[in-house]
Parts: sequence; C-alpha cells; structure tokens
Amino acid sequence: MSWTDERIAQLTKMWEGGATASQIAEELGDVSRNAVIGKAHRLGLKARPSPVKASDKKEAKKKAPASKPAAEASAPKSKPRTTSAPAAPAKQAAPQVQDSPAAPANATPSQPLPDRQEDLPKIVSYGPGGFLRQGPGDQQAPIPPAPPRRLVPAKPSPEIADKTSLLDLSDRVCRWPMGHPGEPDFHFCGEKVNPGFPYCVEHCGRAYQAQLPRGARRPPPPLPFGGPRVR
DNA sequence: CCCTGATTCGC
DNA sequence: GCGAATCAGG
Repeated sequence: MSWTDERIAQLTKMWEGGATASQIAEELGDVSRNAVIGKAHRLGLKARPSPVKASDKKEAKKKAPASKPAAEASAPKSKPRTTSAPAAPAKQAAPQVQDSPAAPANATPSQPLPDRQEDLPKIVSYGPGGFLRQGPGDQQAPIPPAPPRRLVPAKPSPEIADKTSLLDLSDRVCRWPMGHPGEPDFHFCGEKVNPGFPYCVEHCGRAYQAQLPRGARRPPPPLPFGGPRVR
C-alpha cells in the first residue's frame, strides 16, 4: 500500500498528536513501525522525545552484535554510527501532553489489542473529535447555534454494562461512538440526548466547540489527535 | 526481554 | 521515495 493523502494526513495527525509509531502503524494498517517512522522523517516531522537521542553521553563501547557480523572483514561497509556531540542541544523537549483524562496513553505492559482491522474497507474517521474529512462535498459542520458554554470535565463514564449498539440507536440516545468501528466492543454512548442534538450534553460539549468571540479563539485544543482511544 | 525513535542504505 | 535492518536508550 502506498502513502495516499489520507494516510499521510492520518500519520501526520497522529504523529503530532503524540501517538507512537507502533500505534500509528497499527492504526493505518499495512505498514510497519519503521515505515511510519521513515515516512514521518521524510515528511519533515520528526523531533519528539526519543529515548535514544535526548542524552548525549560520552562515547560508550559498542556491544558486540553477537549474531550478525558475517562479512565485515571482506566487505567494509561504512558504518559510521557517529553519536558525537557537535553542538549543545539546549533545547528541552516540549511538555508532551499525551493523556487526556478520557484517553490515557496505552502504556501498560499488556496490550490486549484483540483484533486488527487490516482487511476492513478502510475507515477514515477517527470519531467526532477528530474527523478526517475527505471529499470536498464533505463540508465542515456549520457550528450549530450556541451549544454548551461550559465543557464538562469529560468524566470517565461510570460503567458501560449494557452497550448501545448500532441497532439501539434512535433519535433519543446519544450517538457518540465509543471505541473504533470494527472493534469488538465498539458501541455508542446511548445517553439521553441533549434535546435538539444527536449527542448527550456531555458529548455535545465535545462535538461542538463553543464559538468564542473573534480574537478570543483558543487555537490549541488539548485533544491528542482526535481521540482514537476515547473511553 | 520488552518498548521507543533514529539512521542507514539497498532497492 | 520507501522501508527493513540496525542501532541505541529506557
């Protein structure tokens, strides 16, 4: 699979949002982690708390690769693993805000990841928080009237015992998607809707950003990148 | 071991 | 341009 505009857009979005290369690769499907990293660098968007780059200690001994060097003596390939310290970095890594209260970084030792959606017909959207719009006829939501002015703290939601499936949707229940389509536990919020809106009050606050007076916009939204793992 | 990103280099 | 192989730190 090649790098289409959509895939590049998603890569960029997630990369800048702080997702790891593995997560991005998995989300995109059909690409390796290395491919994602390589592409990201080629796109010019690198720089990110790298576990390897930040510190620049003294020249340490290189440990023997143990099971690789086969034809090193005969074929002197250039291997300038130069990790020298030419200039002073001085720049501190920007505070990476990776978590939102509702979307903790997936960093636990065990990653379930019960399925993958590589053979699905390609789903472009992330969810209401971070849609990847595609077609030109797909216009931006005209920012309806005057939705909630105060954003609810987006509480972690009590517990989802009974999930609202696609079939359970009606105009009275919140259509906010929980999880990703294709995942086994994908469902919908199901809360009572905010009258006049397709979502409950809480999710209206997420779906519709309050239109602030001109000049008082608040450009940097804290959302990671559309919240793929909102739960 | 696992993870991470960075870099190289043959294709 | 692409990405596997490799390196290197946590």
